[in-house]
Amino acid sequence: MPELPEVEVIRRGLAPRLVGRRFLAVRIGNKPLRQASPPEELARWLPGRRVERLRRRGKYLVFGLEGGVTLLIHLGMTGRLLLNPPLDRDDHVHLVFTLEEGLTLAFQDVRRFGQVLVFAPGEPLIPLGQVGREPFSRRVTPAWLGEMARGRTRPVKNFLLDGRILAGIGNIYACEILFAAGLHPATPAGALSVADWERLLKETRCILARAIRRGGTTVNDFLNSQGETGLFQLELRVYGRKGEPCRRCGSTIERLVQAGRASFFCPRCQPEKTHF
DNA sequence: CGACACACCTGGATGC
DNA sequence: TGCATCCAGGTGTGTC
Repeated sequence: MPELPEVEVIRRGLAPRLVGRRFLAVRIGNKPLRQASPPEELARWLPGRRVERLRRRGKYLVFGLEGGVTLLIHLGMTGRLLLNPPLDRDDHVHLVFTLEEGLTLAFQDVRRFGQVLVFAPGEPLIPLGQVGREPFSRRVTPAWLGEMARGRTRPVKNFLLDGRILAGIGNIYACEILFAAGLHPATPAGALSVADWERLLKETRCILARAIRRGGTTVNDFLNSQGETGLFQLELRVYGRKGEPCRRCGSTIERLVQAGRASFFCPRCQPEKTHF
């Protein structure tokens, strides 16, 4: 579900409510998440600590707590962070954080692919070690992307999905970015020209920024911290549109599978590069 | 290096 | 209506 824009939308919804407030308690369900700190660790490090800042790294939310404690949350495919949700019998709620002033933060995750990890002061934030550069960082340039891709035969789609290079791009936005840049998803990354990388980077930033402004993409599950859907699904050009007409040229959108993930593309707007 | 299978889970859509 | 099958926004491991 949540890619960079969705996580950023959640961050922006949570930050004004959480920053400056203390965690009071954590209630933990009995079903395990894919990766989570043991209940006693959460109970040891969270209660009584003020949230000093809330940032995002790739698809991770990073809660900087008083005293150098860090809480990392990854939403996996179906994770949600909901503020003061109607709390009665809500299914699939695995953690409920209580904060000052009656504030409640619920972690809900149907498939339980999410991660909730607490780190003591000074402890390395292991999951973040693998996270690549932020797409909006000045350190990301067309030249750097070309350098990272030099000699690579892997498809540009897989390159975009590789979170160790660029952080936060998932399957939906990878498809949309390639369409916007006019690149066939199977193009070998090493075959892109400098002009291609310039276009790709420009479209990456443009699409991610627009998706954030639209409140993210709700295909199925995504809800922001207030429980609202996004709107960017109205602007999808190729994702999920197999068999439908391209909005730009009318050709039929096609689907192929790469690295086990569906890629959607327009065969005319994104012609396969046969030689370079 | 990279393709690929498989794993972790549940639920919705589709087909018979 | 029931049941089987496929598919899904993410990440990680292991094999070849």
